[in-house]
Amino acid sequence: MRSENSMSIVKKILIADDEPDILEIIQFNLETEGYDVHTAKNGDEAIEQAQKHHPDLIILDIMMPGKNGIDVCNILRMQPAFKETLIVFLSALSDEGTEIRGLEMGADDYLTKPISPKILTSKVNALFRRVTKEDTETIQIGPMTIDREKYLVRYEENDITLARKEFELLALLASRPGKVFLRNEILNQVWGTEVIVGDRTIDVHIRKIRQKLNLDCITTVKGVGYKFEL
Amino acid sequence: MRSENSMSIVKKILIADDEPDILEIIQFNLETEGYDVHTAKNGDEAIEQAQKHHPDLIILDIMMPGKNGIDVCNILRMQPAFKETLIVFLSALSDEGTEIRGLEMGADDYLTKPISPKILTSKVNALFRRVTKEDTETIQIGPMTIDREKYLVRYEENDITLARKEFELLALLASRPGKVFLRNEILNQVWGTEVIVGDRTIDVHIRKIRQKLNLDCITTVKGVGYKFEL
DNA sequence: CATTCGGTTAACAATTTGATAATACGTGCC
DNA sequence: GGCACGTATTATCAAATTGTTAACCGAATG
Repeated sequence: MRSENSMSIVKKILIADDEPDILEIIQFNLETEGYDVHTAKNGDEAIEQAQKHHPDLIILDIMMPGKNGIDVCNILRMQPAFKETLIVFLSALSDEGTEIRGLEMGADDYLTKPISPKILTSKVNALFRRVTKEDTETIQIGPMTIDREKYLVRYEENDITLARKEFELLALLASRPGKVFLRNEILNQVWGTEVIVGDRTIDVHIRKIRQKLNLDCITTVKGVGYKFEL
Repeated sequence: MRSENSMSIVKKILIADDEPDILEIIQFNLETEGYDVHTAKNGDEAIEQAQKHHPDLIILDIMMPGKNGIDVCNILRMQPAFKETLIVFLSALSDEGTEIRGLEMGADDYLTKPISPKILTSKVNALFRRVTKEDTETIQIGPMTIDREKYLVRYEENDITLARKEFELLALLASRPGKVFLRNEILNQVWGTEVIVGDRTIDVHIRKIRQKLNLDCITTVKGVGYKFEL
């Protein structure tokens, strides 16, 4: 089984466009760059695919039959799962009003056709570069160091060995101290969207972490989730 | 070390361009949007200003006398303090090679002249929206902070822990201070349309909130509903 | 192979939360 | 005052949620 969680390096991209040529050429270029690319031929399909694969970036053609790109963006942005997803619009018309509306609606970029595949690729890389940096950093919180590279947690000169899931869970929580992570968020981030595990699984891992750290740094927020706090 | 980002609410922007007209119009538009804007007429000045003000975003014209935008970007990116600074290139020529190189060098966007000030503003907003991940989830009313992400209510340095329903109820009322929420509205928003609960249930939760906050901030409007007021 | 380790699940205990009912309070009205 | 109406308060119970432990399975390890 390949590791399917979001700690994995391969970013997922969804492209929605009704022109097969464009779809194909963009897909080819992004796959060449090492991305995991899915496609959709219209708005409804885009939403469907998004729900299914939970892409890290969605490229939306504005003009599509049925639901257009704007609609899709609105629909997805309403769902918590897609609040943070990168969204880039493609458009044949370089209408200033539309572009501004697109950006203010929560898109991260707006590209006008004809599109250079290479430039698109560069922009995609740039977006991911900006967003991804957190995952590679080692996290420092007070006397605790979490080294993602070495899979090592250190607390006041003491090295603590955590198993992979334990580590990823802790790293996730610690990536935003104070933030309450919903159980769903945790499942998506640590276990991935494909795998389905029981409810108690998270608890058990939390317990193991608490046990190993011997430290009260993970707080339960009943009915909501868990948060990290030193 | 995380620079002024978290300290100051007003984002600082540095614009470097050798055309005074462009400088002025961009500056005007961004200042209107509420940014703290500084300008530079050439590359050297840009570096100087950057060192001085530590902007959150730098807009660099590619072609400038002396050090050009690319040079400035390279020089700044070498310094740890500017590793994470947002950088956007402006260019009169839409040369694919240059654009790709600019992006791969670590720029976050590349805009081709002529530039619509409004679009530039939208893009700047979009970049900050992506990078700044706070404020959207928190409600600030005087000395009270309601942090939806952290599920935390703070009143004058005191953290108050509310249960889920209590929190959601308070967050709802506080989302529009002064507005009277009908009991029906509250039921729909907090309990959803599916569940049916008795009328007294709301009262009980209101009471618990009042009790925990130990503060008279929820006013009863008899026969109508409740409202939040500090 | 046997063993260990990580991950998951099941079963049960412990805890917290939420809803209700019963009662007290308060205001305006006759 | 006595009554009606709506809200506040309190205690109580049921339901939902999480904690804990032990056991299971499979992959990695020796």
